[in-house]
This record gives sequence, C-alpha cells and structure tokens, in this order.
Amino acid sequence: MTEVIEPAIETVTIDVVLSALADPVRLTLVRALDAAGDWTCGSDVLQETGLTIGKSTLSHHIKVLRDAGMIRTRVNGTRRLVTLRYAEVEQRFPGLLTMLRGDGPSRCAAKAPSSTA
Amino acid sequence: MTEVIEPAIETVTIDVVLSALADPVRLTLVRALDAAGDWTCGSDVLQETGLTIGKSTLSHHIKVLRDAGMIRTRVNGTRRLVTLRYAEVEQRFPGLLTMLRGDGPSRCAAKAPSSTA
DNA sequence: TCCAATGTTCGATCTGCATCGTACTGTTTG
DNA sequence: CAAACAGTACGATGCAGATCGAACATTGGA
Repeated sequence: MTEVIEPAIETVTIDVVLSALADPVRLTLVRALDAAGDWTCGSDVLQETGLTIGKSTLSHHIKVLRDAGMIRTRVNGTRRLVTLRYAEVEQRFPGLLTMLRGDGPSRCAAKAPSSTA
Repeated sequence: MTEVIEPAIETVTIDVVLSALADPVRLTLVRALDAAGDWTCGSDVLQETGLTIGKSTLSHHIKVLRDAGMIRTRVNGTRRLVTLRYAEVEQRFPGLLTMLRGDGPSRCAAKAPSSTA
C-alpha cells in the first residue's frame, strides 16, 4: 500500500488551494469525497458524480487536488484509493471544508430576505 | 452617495467566490482592502499594491469581486470608494477572510515537520 | 507467461479569461 | 458651456489551463 507523494500540509498555500477549488469539476470531486465519507476509487467517482470526462482528465484533476494538499492517493494493487485529507485541511484552513459543503450550485434557495435590490 | 448594485450576501455561492479569489490580482486587491481598510478605486490602489495593470483591467477585477459579494462600491462624486464587505462575508463564510490573510505567496516557511516523504 | 484492467503521461487542441487600448459616461470646476 | 478627470464598456488579442486520445506503465489473474 504505497502512498503517492503529497505536500506537507504546512507548505500548502491558500493561493494554490483557491486555484484548485476554482474549477467546477474539482469542486465536485471534493464534495463527493466529503459526502461519500472515506474512500472513493478513481473511475467509480465518475459514475457516482455523473461527471462526463475522460479518465486522463480525471487523472489530471486528481493530481491538481493532490498538489494542493486536499486529497491523498494510496496505491492498492491496480487501483488508486483517494481520500480527503480532512483533519489536516481543517487544521490548516479552519472552516474551508464546511463552506464548500454549504453551497450546491443550485441549492440554498430556501429563504432569501427581501433585500434583493 | 449612490451605491453600485451588489448581490445580497445570502445569494452568493462559494463557487463564485472561489472563482473570484483564484486570480492573483484579485487576491492582492482583497488582501490590500483587508489590511488597509477603504480606499479609492483609481491609481491609488495600483500604487499602493504595486500592481502594474491598466485601469480598465482594474475596473474589470473590481466588478468580478463585487459580483462575488466580496466588496462594495460607493460613488462619491467622480470617484468610486471600495470597501470589503467584512461582516457579511464573515457571516456567510466564516473563516474565509482569515485564511486569506494567513498566507503570503512565499511566507510560512517556519516549521515543516519531517513528514515530507 | 500472456492478457486484461486501472491509471498515468504525453502531445495536440480548444475554450475561457486576463489584459489592453479606445471610446464613452458622468461629474466637477473654470 | 467646455475642459479635465475618474471610471466603465466594448472589441480584440494572447495565454494558461481544461480536455481528449493514444501510448505507456504496473498489477493481478488465467
């Protein structure tokens, strides 16, 4: 069970994290990991999230998220297991994962105060 | 003292905020606002931040940040005064402004644990 | 050993966005 | 009213990054 190399959480900057999370596909991936709990395997995530991207594109996005310190990749046989670096990210950027969770692209239409002007 | 139209904070999604903050110029602007308080829209900002962009580009970035709910623009005569929507952003996305503050592009080289492998 | 399955790497393409210059709007002042 | 100033709007350009397909590892099993 080798681990793919990843940055120490202390060396991760918010600049890089913001760039990583600015992409809708990567945001979807992180949310899926957060919601689905522990592990999600590479290609399974496409089916689970409904993303329609090629596997090389997925591989690219996973690398970006890993370099941004958000996720961890462990090699298990012929498969890669991906997980959120939950505790570390929460420690380094408190509240970040919570705010990612709150807003789906079209949720949150519950109660809008009348100050829309 | 008219106010330029801005979104209600409740309608702002984290997706839009992340896209807005993913740009280094806009991140610089937000940090400058956070550090210095209010300022005017024009060449003051460029001089203060050391940014070397045209004024139309600056205007563009300010619009993006405003649409993302991060800043407010007030019209005062022939000038525009820009402020950070501090309390509102903090209420909607707790901790966000703090984590923007923490990381300069090259700071934070203090103590890296030996878990780099 | 050979084959199938899973991901990564590489090169090419294409789209979105940052940037710029110019023209335009609105405001203050002479 | 005209001129100067501050900022916006718009069209054009260039580049970074998202995407894809194909070739290349690596592993597990027949």
